[in-house]
Amino acid sequence: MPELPEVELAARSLRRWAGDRTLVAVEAEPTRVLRPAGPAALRPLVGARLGEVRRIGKNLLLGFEGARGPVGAWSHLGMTGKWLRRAPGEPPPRHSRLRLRLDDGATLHYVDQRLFGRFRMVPHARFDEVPELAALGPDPLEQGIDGRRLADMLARTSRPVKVALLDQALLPGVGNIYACEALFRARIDPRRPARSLARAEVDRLARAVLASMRASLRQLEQRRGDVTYVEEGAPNPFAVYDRAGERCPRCGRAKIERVALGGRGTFFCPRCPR
DNA sequence: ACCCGTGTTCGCTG
DNA sequence: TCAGCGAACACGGG
Repeated sequence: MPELPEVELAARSLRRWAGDRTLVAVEAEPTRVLRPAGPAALRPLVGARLGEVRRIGKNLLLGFEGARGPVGAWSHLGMTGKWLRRAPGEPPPRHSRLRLRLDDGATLHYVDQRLFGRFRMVPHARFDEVPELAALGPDPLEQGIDGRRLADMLARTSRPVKVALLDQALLPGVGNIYACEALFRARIDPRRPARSLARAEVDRLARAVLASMRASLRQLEQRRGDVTYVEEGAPNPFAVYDRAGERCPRCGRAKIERVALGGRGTFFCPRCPR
């Protein structure tokens, strides 16, 4: 479910549901989501009030005010993670791995079928001391994209540009879907070595990344959902992702192809980039 | 039965 | 030494 636009929606939902609210209880299953600690590590959250919710790429940074000062929590949704709100008395969703009980009676569930997500305490809410977070590039939506920096980083690798784009040190929040969508928009063949891109192409790609993410955000807002197309059988909203064999929506002449790059399904029009 | 999957990390290799 | 690659993680759907 989650790349940057979906995680941004999750951040907004958490603010709306829990901003300024106090946690009256915290429960968690002993899953790998909590690694390397366990459920006991969540104790400092009990009685804490949620302040700021930040997002960097696909990472949610929750800032709490606890009895003994600031406490932070880092939430990453992995492949199938999501936050859901349940009113008092409602049954818990399937695969609920972590529950935050709020002082208004509602419960926030962290739901994660495949358990690739994470929820980790960050002492004193010092997020910049978490190595995985410090390694991220600047968030493209919040900070914009520095074309020169992106060009420099792409020039340093011979991997396919599609694979290079998934490196969260470049444009954090770009995942398999938006890498495909942005390259299609920019008319760049995803198989090309990253270092072969001309500067003008890098700039086109930067604009395309922002455009495809903003387009999805608008759609997600309108459905006022925390839901993407895979769940609930919603129609595929993307131009090329998961559309192998369909006619290209731009040129109308070639069919969308699927190849594996970096072990991931990659969808593109073989004709448009030329 | 087999393959695939919106993410990340780890270990091996050349 | 290190970029690059594939496997692994865990579960469900086609």
